[in-house]
Order: sequence, then structure tokens, then C-alpha cells
Amino acid sequence: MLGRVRADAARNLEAVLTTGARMLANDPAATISAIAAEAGVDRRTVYRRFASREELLAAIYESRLAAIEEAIEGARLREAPVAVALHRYVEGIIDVNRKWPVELHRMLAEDTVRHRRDRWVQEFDTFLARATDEGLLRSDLPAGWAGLVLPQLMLLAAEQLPQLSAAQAADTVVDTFLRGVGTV
Amino acid sequence: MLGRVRADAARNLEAVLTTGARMLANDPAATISAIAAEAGVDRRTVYRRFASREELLAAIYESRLAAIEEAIEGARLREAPVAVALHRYVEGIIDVNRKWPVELHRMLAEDTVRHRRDRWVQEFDTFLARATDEGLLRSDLPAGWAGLVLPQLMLLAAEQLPQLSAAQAADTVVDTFLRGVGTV
DNA sequence: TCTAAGTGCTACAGTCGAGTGACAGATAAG
DNA sequence: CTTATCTGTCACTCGACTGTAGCACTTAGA
Repeated sequence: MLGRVRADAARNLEAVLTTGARMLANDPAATISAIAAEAGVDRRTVYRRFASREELLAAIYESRLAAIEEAIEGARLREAPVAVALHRYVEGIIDVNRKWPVELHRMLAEDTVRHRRDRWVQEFDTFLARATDEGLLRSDLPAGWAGLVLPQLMLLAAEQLPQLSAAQAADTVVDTFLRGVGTV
Repeated sequence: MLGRVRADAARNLEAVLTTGARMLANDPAATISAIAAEAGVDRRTVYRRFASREELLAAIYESRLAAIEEAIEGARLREAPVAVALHRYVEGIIDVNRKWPVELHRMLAEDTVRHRRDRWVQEFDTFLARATDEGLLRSDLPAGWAGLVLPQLMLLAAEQLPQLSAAQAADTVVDTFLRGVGTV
């Protein structure tokens, strides 16, 4: 086959993406050289896959977005019982936050990203409305507060509780969330 | 007097600092030129006050640190009733987050900053221990979880609830916090 | 009104990172 | 083993930002 990608090339690509995500997450100004070095690859190799720094960023964002969408599908927000769906969702997103960390302010500055994100933000808001209808969440808080708190908790758990598995961290997050803004 | 600072100079200095904080908060790579332009002064004027970009950063950090220390003092964490001190503290920090926003990862990379911060982190941990002793906070959560959640909530309220006054935002944060990780 | 403090502008040197080109060498896969 | 694919290295160009200098001008404040 001529179109086949070589295995080592695939590994390198993966390394550049994950390393890039990690480094850019706590320093958005990280150099291509630095990322390449950390990934164990030459600077030039990065440029062979990505025409520019922007393209690398886009690819990293794409990876994160895809992972999030997968997590959302897996949570079955429309069908599964609210409590179950919530826990599956939280666990999934914590995993994503760990594998594809990203400086969110920066990422959301991209229009294409924000548009794509809006879709599932809306889906999740619908889910929260269902949770409120079923009496699981309070309705006497500032509009959207619950939807703001949860992502922050998931981010916190992903970054600051590294000793916990995603499932354990999700336990803590869901507990804090449901007590904090819920009726538990 | 010869040592006296002119009033307009003081205004410009203030503008550079606050504008710098705001711009660097959502783009750590913001240019000195950009900051100067936004603050309504010439690039050269910034360099007259601060020998280098680093010095400007240091001055901004200094402003934030001082504001935080003032807020902590005002909260009287050791003496005042726990509930009162907590609310005063949260309100104060929300104010600081609004006036002196900053990219925290970046700021905490500075050693001098982290050392200085450690002092009042410890003081606040003592306060949380007191709250736990008095039965206001649960003790069955991952170590330090409460101390991690609160700052995130304060940041969130400061940035995402701009329509609320600091006091109102503090109401929400304290409520969510005490229910989430407390025994309320 | 007078003066010293403060500012804007133009111009310059130095540095660093982005991105490109060519070629020889390494390696996966048949 | 052989070949197409992938990679490292040297050697550039280009643009942007930092930091500095001198001069003419404005403004606060006594």
C-alpha cells in the first residue's frame, strides 16, 4: 500500500499532540522547538505534520473536542437516569481534562471552537434542566451558576487530585456538586 | 517639594498597572506596546517606570498580593466568628480578582510569589481547620479539597457573574461552598 | 507665569521564534 | 534485502518584540 502511515510516524504524531497539549496548557507561549524536544522529535518534524503553529493548535483542539464529544455520547444524557448520566459525564470529562489539558481562555477565543462547543453546551443545559425538573438541582441560584460550577470542579479534580482515579475523582466532584447546588 | 510625584503621572502609572493586569490575564504574551496603547500612553512611558517587562509583571503581582493581604487582614480569620470571617474573606478576594486579575499558573511560577503566598495559605488552612472543628465543614473528603474548591469558586464568581456586586457574588459562593463541602 | 517633571515621537540595535529548503541517514514493512 | 517513507541537521529569511537614545513638546503646580 502506498497510502499507509508508518507506525513510528504515528507514534511521533501522537507524542507531539499530547506533549504539545500538556506544555501549551501551562505555557501558551511554549516554543515549537521546546515542544518538539520534549516529545523527543526534531523541530523540523513538527513542521512536516503541521504547516504552522496554528495548525498544531487546531489539531490539539480537535483532539480535545472529539474526546469531549465521545464522553458526552457515552454519558447518554437524554436517556439514562440523571444521577447515572451525571456521574458518567463527570468521569469522562475528567479523563479528557487529563489527557488533553488546554488553556481554555485561549481555546475559546477561536470562533470555530466556540461554535462547535455551543452545541453540546446547549445539550448539557437541557440535561441540567431535566435534573432541575426532577428536583435534583435547586432553582434559586443565579442563572447558569450550576453550569459554571461543574466544569470548574471537573478541571480542579483532574489537575489537583492526581492520586485519585477518574472514577474516584468523579465521586468527589459529583458529591460536592450535588450538595453545593443540589437538593441532596 | 522636589520629590513629589505629579498627579497625572500617578494616574498613568495606575492605568498601566490595572490595564496591564487585565490584558495579561487573558493573554500572557500581551505586548508592552499593546498594554501601553490600551492604557492611553506611549510605549516609552512604560519603560520609564519599569526597566523591563519583568519589572512590570512584578509590580502587578505586588499589587495583587498586597490587595489579597489586605483582604485577609480585614477578614480577621482568627478572631471573628467563622461564618462572618468566611463571608468577609470571600467578598474581599472577589474584589481582588476583579481589580487585579492575573494568570495564576504564570504568577505562581515565580518563586518569590509562591513563598509569600505560602504564608497566608497556611493561615487560611488554619482557618479551615477551625471551621472543621466547629462542625461547619465535613472531614470525610480528600485532604485539601475544600481549600482547592473555594478559590475556584471565588474566581468563577468574579469573572462569570459580573452583574452581581461583590457582596452578592460572595453570598452565592459561600452558599455553594458550605453546602458543597460543609455540613449545612 | 515660570519651571521642572513628565510625555510623545522617530529611529535604532539586538534577540528570538516562525517557517523553509536540501540532503544524507535511519527505519518500518513487504 | 530493498524500497518508500520518515527523520535529523545545517543554514538560511523574515517579522515581531524588547530595550535604548535624543529632542521637542505639554502640563501640573508653586
